[in-house]
Amino acid sequence: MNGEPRIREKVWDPSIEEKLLDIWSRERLYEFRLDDGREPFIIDTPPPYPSGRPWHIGAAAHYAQIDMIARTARMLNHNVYFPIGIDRNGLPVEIYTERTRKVSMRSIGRERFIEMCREALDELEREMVAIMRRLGLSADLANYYRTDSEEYRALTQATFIELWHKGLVYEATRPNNYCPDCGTTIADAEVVYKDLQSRLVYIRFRVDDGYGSDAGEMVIATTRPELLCSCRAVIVNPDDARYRHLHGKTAVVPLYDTRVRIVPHPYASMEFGSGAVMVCSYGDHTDVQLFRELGLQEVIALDTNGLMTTNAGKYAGMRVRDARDAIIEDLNSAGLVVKVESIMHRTPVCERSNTPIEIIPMNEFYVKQMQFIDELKEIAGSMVFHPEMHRQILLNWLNSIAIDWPISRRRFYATEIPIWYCRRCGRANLPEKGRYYRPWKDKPPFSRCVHCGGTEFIGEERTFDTWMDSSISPLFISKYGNDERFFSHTYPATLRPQAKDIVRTWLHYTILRCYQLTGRAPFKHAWIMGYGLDEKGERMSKSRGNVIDPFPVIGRYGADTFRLWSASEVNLGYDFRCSEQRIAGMQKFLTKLWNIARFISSFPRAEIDNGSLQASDRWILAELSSLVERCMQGYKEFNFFIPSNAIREFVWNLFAPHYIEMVKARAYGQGFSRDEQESACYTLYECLSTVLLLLAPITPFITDHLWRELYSRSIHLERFPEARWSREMSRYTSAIVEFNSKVWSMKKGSGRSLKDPISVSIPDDLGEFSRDLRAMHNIVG
RNA sequence: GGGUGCGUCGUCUAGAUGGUUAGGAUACCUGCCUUACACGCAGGUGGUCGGCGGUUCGAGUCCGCCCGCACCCA
Repeated sequence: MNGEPRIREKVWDPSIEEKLLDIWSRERLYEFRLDDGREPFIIDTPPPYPSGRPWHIGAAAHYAQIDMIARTARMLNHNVYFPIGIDRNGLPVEIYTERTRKVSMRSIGRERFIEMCREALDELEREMVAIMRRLGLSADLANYYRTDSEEYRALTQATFIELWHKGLVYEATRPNNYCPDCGTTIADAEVVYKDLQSRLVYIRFRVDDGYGSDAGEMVIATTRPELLCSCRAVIVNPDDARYRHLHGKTAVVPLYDTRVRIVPHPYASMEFGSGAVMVCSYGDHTDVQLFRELGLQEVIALDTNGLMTTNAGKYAGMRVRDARDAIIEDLNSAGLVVKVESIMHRTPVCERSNTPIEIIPMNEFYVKQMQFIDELKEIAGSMVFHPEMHRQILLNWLNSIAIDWPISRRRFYATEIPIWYCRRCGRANLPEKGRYYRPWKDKPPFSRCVHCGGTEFIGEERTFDTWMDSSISPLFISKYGNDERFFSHTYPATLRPQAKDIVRTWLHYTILRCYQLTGRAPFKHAWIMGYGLDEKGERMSKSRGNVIDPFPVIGRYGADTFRLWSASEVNLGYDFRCSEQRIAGMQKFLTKLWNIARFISSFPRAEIDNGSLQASDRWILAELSSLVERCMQGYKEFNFFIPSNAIREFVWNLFAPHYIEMVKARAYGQGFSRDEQESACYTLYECLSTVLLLLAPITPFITDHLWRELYSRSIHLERFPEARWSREMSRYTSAIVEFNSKVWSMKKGSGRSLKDPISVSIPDDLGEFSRDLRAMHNIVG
């Protein structure tokens, strides 16, 4: 009764994937309909940022996994909304454009620069969208959104206007992180720390007793000698016996002759340098705090171009590094340098441009966040984290937030701050929310100042921090403020998938903003993935030359291979290594599965009465039920590592070598009754179908292709299988595996072929399986 | 310097409540075409479970200290 297999080719051919992509878009398989009766599942997909090429292979793995989340939810019978966008605002593309087009933003002109950024983004975006499509993302790729569209920016502005009217925005001048390279203030969340080689200079300060009499000298160690002009105090540790006699005395700043107090303060570490520290405006955040605490008058040493101001005297106009060299030389020739040590110094740098940041007082807009920390902690505590351990990253950040969020930026390719200032009274006028405004070039949409009735206005030139845009993605996708009905069904989102490194930015800011606007958390689950490293476990970077381009890799091995690799190699939340060799190795499993399906497809499907199942059949079905159960544990946590490895284990180590070999003769009908044969065929199909369903979220191409061959419809319309077989027969598993292995070893040991006859006795407890085992091993006697 | 998390064969990892020779995959080596598959089959080499102490009859699993990696904060 067996015939030719319905599947002919001997290997899985990834070019079939391209055909399936067309079929899927023609059949609109993944369309989201608001009222479909089932429980909605909303994914707040991260809009990826096109900031260079190639796109990171770890990011491709990340999006493949996000798609597995969507497919899992569909197979759990949810109504899945899986939008996708591209993040196109802010510093990264500006820096990319300046570098690749060799232009400077401020000299080329705002309009022209914006145009160039847009072109760069369009180019980079094309590749990302192509990869996402090729990976088989079941998202709404035909209607992807862009965060720099008028619609999106209008929403960013509308939410700002809302916060303004709620009193959650204010303007203030205070010392801020300033990137001289980018020419803008940045938030703490955008600062990273790098160990950089730097010079610790030991400088001699004269000391007087406070009444003008000389009281000797002291040595102060600093990495920032160029800030000497802004030194306003010297601190020493209160317990430091070396300096106890100097408390309350006056130090004289060399070169500038400024007289400053010597203050005992615990911030001075006795071990670092000389134990005496100068307090300048501003070397670091500690200085900011000490100026406030000690009531010191700040001296601006640096301007917004990163150049020394006139307060620095003869060093005015010099760059920080040059001023540092010059001042060390001058101090040296005056005999004021005791020594210079080379140390590794943890230096704050701008995460986008890698430039050391300066702390400069600037006037900026702030969104209040300090007063919400407790509520944010509560939300962080009640949200479900996958994996649980990453909740701590957010809590650590919430515990370390020290200031409100500075949101204004002095950049061009970003959403404009929608404010016009009255020429007469100087006060801010905000437009109605709902439209997209560009105050730097547009006329104000009102004619009179609400404060004084003035009729002339100046547009605000600053833009928003990019995170002001991306932090409202859950509001944008749910049509907040635009479609009340849609919003009520799609907010809050079910799940936010994202990478570990943007917890303190994207995750934190989203929760903050959405909470301020809606009073609710923006999603129920936070799913956090680690980063992709190279095959040695190092971070990929162009300078190291270890970047892997995902596009050719996916082209060579196919999307399913890549996805299966991602699922079975990436443990949720942990960093993972990307090795092309290991990706290539995954293809073998797909071919294995393909050939199992090919073999099974040569038999007719049989409908049988459960009572007539043979022992071997009931045994593998018991194992199949365990498999379903294990897979579902993984799927319920959106951890694909668990099902992908469990399925591989079952298929390759149990089902193929043991079960298929045990029932081959029976399935062929050689020496068995028709009922016994049908029982085998039924079971083969049952196992294959179950495995295909379990694998469908991970490898949607091969499973759909096979399902269509077998059942003439898409597997992506199906639900997960249930563990419906008795687990009782599992008690034979180890005995079966051991016995088969023993027979194979015996044949191999005696130089016989596996098909040769052998005389061996079957253990008593495997008596139920003896006819299948005798046929399998050609056991005689 | 402080905090948090992590640390099992080259690589990815399984190992509730401490208990026989630490399990699997991949890579590697050897042999083999067995009526689905050589992208296959069978067999094998490989781990002092980061280190050192401690608790215990017994620790990868509990405790302490240390080391390394990552992140966060000084």
